[in-house]
Amino acid sequence: MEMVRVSSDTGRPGTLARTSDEVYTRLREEILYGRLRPNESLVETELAERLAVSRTPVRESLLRLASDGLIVSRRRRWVVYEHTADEVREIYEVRAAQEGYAARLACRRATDAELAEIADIHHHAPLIATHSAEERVLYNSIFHGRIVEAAGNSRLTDLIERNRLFYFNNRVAALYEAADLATSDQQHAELVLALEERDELRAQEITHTHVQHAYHMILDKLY
Amino acid sequence: MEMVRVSSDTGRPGTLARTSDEVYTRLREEILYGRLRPNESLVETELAERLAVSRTPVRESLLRLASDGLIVSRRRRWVVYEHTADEVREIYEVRAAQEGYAARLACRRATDAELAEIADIHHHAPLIATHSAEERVLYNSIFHGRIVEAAGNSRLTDLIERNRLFYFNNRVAALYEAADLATSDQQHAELVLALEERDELRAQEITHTHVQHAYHMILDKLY
DNA sequence: GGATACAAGCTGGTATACAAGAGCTGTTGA
DNA sequence: TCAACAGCTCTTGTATACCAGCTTGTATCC
Repeated sequence: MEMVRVSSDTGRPGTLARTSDEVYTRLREEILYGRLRPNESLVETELAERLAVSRTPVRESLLRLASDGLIVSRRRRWVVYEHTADEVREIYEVRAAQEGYAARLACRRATDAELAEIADIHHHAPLIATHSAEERVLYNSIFHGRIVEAAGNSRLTDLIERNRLFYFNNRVAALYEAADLATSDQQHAELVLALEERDELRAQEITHTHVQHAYHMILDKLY
Repeated sequence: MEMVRVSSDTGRPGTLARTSDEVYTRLREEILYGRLRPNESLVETELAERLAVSRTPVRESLLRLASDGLIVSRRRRWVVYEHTADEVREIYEVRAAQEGYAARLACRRATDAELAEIADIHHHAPLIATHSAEERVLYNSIFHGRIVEAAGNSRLTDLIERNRLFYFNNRVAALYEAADLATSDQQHAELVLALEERDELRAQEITHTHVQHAYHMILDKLY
């Protein structure tokens, strides 16, 4: 694989296209999409050779991945981390906390236009079984993404985004059966209603329930 | 308290002592305690010389600090980041989300012994003006730390710890006047009660109010 | 005198060389 | 046959050399 360097990429003046960014992105995707399996070991020199770069950017990327919790250093080896069932619970509790609060803030701060758009997304793209899993993932992420955005807290947005980085999230969509989709869709409808009524606590609680529902689905079907 | 967990086996026998960890800890403390002021620039070669190590561990440390949000790379320079007032708001909203949810989980999972200890800490070390600021900071962090611990979610614990690492937090304690202390103490009392009654939503809401109160104190007196 | 172009030197980004520890393997001894 | 030890190898951790680009300062030209 040859890394292509772009001279002006991020738009910010003065930023350099860094090889280590590309390596990081690439390795992260390989983990997220299962190309690199849990417990598989990552050797700096091998990765460097495969990606046609030196160890330095590879090493930086591995450190970033470690700080994301995607890999871990065990006995002087880098290995792709496999989350235990208990850690999956922890992750979903964190999601419930963060996304629940984001819904609360969105109640407070969303403009009427933003609320209309969120309602629109919900009404025009319901979670039904006739949609493909990819479509549902896309729609669902847009729907929740808009709410998080409307919360007006970029730090919270970042934290929520980080939690989407775990590869088991990519396997959830395929597990939803018709009944699960109907439940989710119903919860979305209630959430839209709570947002429109600016009922902060209810929006927070609905989101909390929604996330816990997804968690139990994962727990039942993957663990 | 570790912000970026690179190695899962930190502390186990046979672990390598990395100079890069020491450099990271040292630089972080210099930022937290204000020896490195906001907007001060950090030059890799200078730091390497001052700390008597090579650029490599310094560089690793800077990347970790950047991922913590303590420094930022601007125009090909590393500078200590200065939070805007709006970012302080964001941080406190995140705290409200996380610590509120931790209180909720603590209601569900704390053993009677843990609840008794939390109540004990509250009753034996009230937040009163006769205590020094250092004592109050210590007591307060133990009180809230026990609750977070009782929540039984190590991931949430880590995230909460991260938010304590911003240096303006170190300046808050000195700002509390007698009336503020009384309010905080009253909120602690209510929180203890809610925990003992296992009233999840109330514990969450009280904590939320408590964090928001601290935020408004900072906002009024520091910004 | 001002503006522009060119050059030098800082700076971070990358590559590579060197060091050291942990694990594996093969041999040797009981 | 098994266990223990020695040595080798593989890996990460650290140091240093090299490269490219931004900044800045100066000199020259209009």
